[in-house]
Amino acid sequence: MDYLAGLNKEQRAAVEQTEGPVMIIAGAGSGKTRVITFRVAHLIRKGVDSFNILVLTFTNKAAKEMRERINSLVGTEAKNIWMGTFHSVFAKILRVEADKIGYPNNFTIYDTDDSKSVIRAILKEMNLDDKLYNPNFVYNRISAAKNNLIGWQEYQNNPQIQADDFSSGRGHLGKVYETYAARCYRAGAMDFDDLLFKTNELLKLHPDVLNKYQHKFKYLMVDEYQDTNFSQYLIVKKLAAVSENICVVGDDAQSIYAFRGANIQNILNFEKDYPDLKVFKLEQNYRSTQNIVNVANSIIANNKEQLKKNVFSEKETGDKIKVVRAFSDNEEGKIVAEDIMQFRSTKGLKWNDFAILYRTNAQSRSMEEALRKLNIPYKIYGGLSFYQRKEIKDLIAYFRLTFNPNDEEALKRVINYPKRGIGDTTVDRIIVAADKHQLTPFEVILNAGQYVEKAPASLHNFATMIQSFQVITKNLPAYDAALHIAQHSGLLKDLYEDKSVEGLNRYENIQELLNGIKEFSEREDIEEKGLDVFMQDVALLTNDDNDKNKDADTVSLMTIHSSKGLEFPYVYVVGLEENLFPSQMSLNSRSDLEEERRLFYVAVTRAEHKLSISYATSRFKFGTLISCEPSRFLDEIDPKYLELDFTAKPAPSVGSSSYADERTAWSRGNNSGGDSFSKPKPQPVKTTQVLAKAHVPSPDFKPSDTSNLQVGMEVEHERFGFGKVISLEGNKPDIKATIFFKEIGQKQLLLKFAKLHIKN
DNA sequence: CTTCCCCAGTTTAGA
DNA sequence: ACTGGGGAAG
Repeated sequence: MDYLAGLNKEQRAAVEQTEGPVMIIAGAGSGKTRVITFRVAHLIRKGVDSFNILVLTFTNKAAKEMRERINSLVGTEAKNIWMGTFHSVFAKILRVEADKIGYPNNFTIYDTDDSKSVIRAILKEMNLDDKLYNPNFVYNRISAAKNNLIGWQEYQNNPQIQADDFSSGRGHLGKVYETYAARCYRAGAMDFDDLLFKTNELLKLHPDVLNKYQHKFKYLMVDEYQDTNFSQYLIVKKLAAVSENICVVGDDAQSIYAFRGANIQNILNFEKDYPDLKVFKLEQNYRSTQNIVNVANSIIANNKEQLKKNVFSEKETGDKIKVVRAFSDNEEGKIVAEDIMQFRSTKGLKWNDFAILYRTNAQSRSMEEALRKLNIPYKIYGGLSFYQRKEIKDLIAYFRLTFNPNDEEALKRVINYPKRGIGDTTVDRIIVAADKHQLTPFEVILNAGQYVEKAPASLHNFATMIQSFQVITKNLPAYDAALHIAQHSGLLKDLYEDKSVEGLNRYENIQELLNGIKEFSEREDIEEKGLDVFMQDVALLTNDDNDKNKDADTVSLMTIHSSKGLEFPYVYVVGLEENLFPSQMSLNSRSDLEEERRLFYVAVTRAEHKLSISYATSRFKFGTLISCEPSRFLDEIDPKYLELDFTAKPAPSVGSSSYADERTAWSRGNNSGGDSFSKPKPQPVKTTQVLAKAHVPSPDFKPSDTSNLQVGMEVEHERFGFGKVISLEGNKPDIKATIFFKEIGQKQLLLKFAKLHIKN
């Protein structure tokens, strides 16, 4: 068993404890993934049939990574393991068993947009005020109910819930929930929460099915167990009830998803479910320097609710953690960008070695701008995924409708796109008629003349078109069918005719989707290659399933949430300000604030080598400038690990006469000294530096290509104004120009960074 | 039925 | 600042 030699004592013990209930508390950077993958490999080497192993994760990415790593340990046996996200695994099971709970096996999966659209329609029909019944709110309420296995009947019969709803003036929520469930059912659709909710229903109502899977999955492992909700918890518990070979892995200190239903008690109380539980704690951090680990520990120590553990590092002490104050969000970006620039060149690093982490997506803007100014390549993670783009959803909606004509959301999406003269009123009439005659909307459309007055002829054409697609998909392989639909629906043409930049982009995206389908139909590990097979889990695919240049050398920008599980040598955590981090929304309860603190813990523990934290004393929010105070979290860190950098000066701005004015305008608090962040120390103003008077660039200013810049040329710089090239020196990418600017005098600029407009 | 403009909302995010 | 939805006008 020498392949286990690379593990430390605790890791190894956790790997070798293959039988019975096991909980692994894995501190940040403690080699968690390694332990899971080795444990699975160990099971297989011990002779456990790989078909009997189930590994559940939260993201496709985690599942994919693990499968690859297990593959490299045990080879092709890894293919037989059931490994995937909760949603994909149970969707797969439901595809087999759906008929037992009254759903078609080719049920559609509604994504969040679909669900909200259904809710919006219901609220409108019921004439409910969409301020009080905000669709987002209603969606979350229903989602929370499902995650706690409260069906609409229980919802309506639960006195506590009813009292809550009535007292907030939302007495109709139960009815909305009921209608929503009925609407999804009629459409043959399950939303994301249903994939778990209905699995619970299936296992509860059909003991034979439960029994089948209990015996199939003799060994269960759950990654990120602290993120499970009640629904997931119960599925796992039921499946494990016979074998009791259940191993959960997690870190309560990294539980940051309560807002989407995760229940941290699942991990805190795991012991109560399994009295003979074996607990392993992985406490040695292999990722970060001691200073970073110590800072992280001093942050998390402020939380009351946690499992005891002592995370430590045996790596070098490392630099102290730099805390930087900036005077604006833009300056914060500039400081970070310049820091990255400098470290990269002095230490010979790659852009890949750096990450900028923030609390909210909106903060990416100032970072982006600063990086762009220095020509630093970057990539923003998160945001809209490929499959959420409108054009992609449109084409997929055609596919959905083809396979499930009852899919109402798909129908509404494409019935008049591209435009074919079927407007809202017609659609409304169809829905009304469908309700009245107990038919699905598509059935109404098929016989429109019979049910709908003033039915446009185009309805008939539309129905015929969808029916022709149904024939096509039966006879053609996935790619050919998809292409046919894209063309004959008119969608491809519609996008092709839009010659705007965005239009071009949309067209390319469709091509990309089609290429993806082509790749799918050429894969050798899949036998059935129809479009219907491709469609089965397309709703469960995400961003990184479709990322081609992930190996590019770029600085990474992402929210702290999406950084979980990742690591970078140099990490910048920005925006440590009250009401931003911790978020204003989290200030009402201790548990929310503690989650926010865990989030900070996650951010800090991403760093391997060097960590910088920053905050700004003012920033733009919703288009207006607001002033900010340093985050309370900064005060919670033991200052002996910190190195404060308050040298940043307010950026010069038009109309301000002195620093003194700006200080009072930009920064709050007095200057009485001390180390408190809310009272920045006064900084002597450096008088040696000549400050450029702000230059207002010409209205049509845009940087020129400077590769052919010659001595004597007249140029304009965005900030330095007009000037003349005095001399050029250096070789290709590093050409340095000396330019005399009228307003501020001589300056040396690197052409690859400077933005110059050459005057004719 | 289509188009255009105004208004409201705006933490984080996975499937 | 930005987006998406809804309502009013064409």
